[in-house]
Amino acid sequence: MRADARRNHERLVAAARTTFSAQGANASLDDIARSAGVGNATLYRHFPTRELLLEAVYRGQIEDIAAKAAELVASLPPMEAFVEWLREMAAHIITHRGLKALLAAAFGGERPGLNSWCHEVMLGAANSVLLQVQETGEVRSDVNAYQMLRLVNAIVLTSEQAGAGGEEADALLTLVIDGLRAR
Amino acid sequence: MRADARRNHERLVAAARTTFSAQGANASLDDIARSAGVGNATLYRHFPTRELLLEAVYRGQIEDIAAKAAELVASLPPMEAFVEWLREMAAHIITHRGLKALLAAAFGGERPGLNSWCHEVMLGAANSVLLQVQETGEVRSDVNAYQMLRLVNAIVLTSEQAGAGGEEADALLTLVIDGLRAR
DNA sequence: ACCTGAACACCGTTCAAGT
DNA sequence: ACCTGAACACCGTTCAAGT
Repeated sequence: MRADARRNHERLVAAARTTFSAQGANASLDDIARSAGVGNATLYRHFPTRELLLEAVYRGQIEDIAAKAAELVASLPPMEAFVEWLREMAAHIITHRGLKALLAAAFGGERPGLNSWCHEVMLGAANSVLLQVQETGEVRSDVNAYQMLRLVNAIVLTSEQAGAGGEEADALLTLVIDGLRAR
Repeated sequence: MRADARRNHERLVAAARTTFSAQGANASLDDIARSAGVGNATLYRHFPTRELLLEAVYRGQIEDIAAKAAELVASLPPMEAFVEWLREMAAHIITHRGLKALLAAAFGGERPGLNSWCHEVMLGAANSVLLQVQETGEVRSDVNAYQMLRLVNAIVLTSEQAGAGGEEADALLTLVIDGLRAR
């Protein structure tokens, strides 16, 4: 990759990060290109779809969420790690608009699983907290990680506001976690 | 209201119904105006927002869903009516794209409760099936109708496809209903 | 009053021209 | 190779002009 191409790539990701968090995930791509000091067609060359740009911007955050799962599993009893991961994941996603759009593409929407990288990482993390508590019998065994993620994501994705929506989302999450417990 | 205004109103709703079900809820408003044989500005005069047009088109369907609740309550034991209504409501919404968008505006998204008519009718229906089963102790008492609707809608709204998505939505709905049961 | 269609500002995408 | 900016087709919205 040529030096200027590499530089433009980085500039675009940086500009996109700023713009997405300021204006939301539907921000104008022309705006992003302009604030990166780059022609708009260059943006399309590097990121043919909006989703690929979102992934480049939020890749690190997804990795953080996955790392958090490993950390919690290592430091807490299984059921506490399970509950805590779901809560932190949900809260984290809710506070980052672009992240929400990325997960919507991966789990919520049109063709789930299209964004395979994101899909796979999140599924791995979810399994690492879920399988444990199913082993101990604390969580019902007829649920799989994909269903659990879709459920939590459904709640998160449909809560827009930081204020009332966020609190309401937490209440719904509690409800779902309770429903997942074995009886 | 003048005769031609009334006629245009009806034509717009009819054209919108056809176009929404063919192209989805994001169909071009210009297309709808054109296929109604009406100037595009006339559409805006009658329906200042897309949401108001959606409501005009799907008002009858919302009423059907509410009526279904009353019918089930009258003919089935409480818990069966409760479960059946949630299933039928979900299935009904999934099969109508425009209806999904309308409920997204009312419950899912930006400012829930903005569309007050739809919000109120659905809430009334939900309460009519919910309060009964909470009375009998079959469903946990720490849930309200709004939370229940948001939960079911969250699942429905994030399942796009009629195929795999629909089946997956059903599995998630079963999970949620199970979680709502008192223990 | 109500309607009309053109005009406007905006978007994502593509493409010929540059280096 | 890679970038550029103009051109294109499209959208929602508005507005002066008609009846």
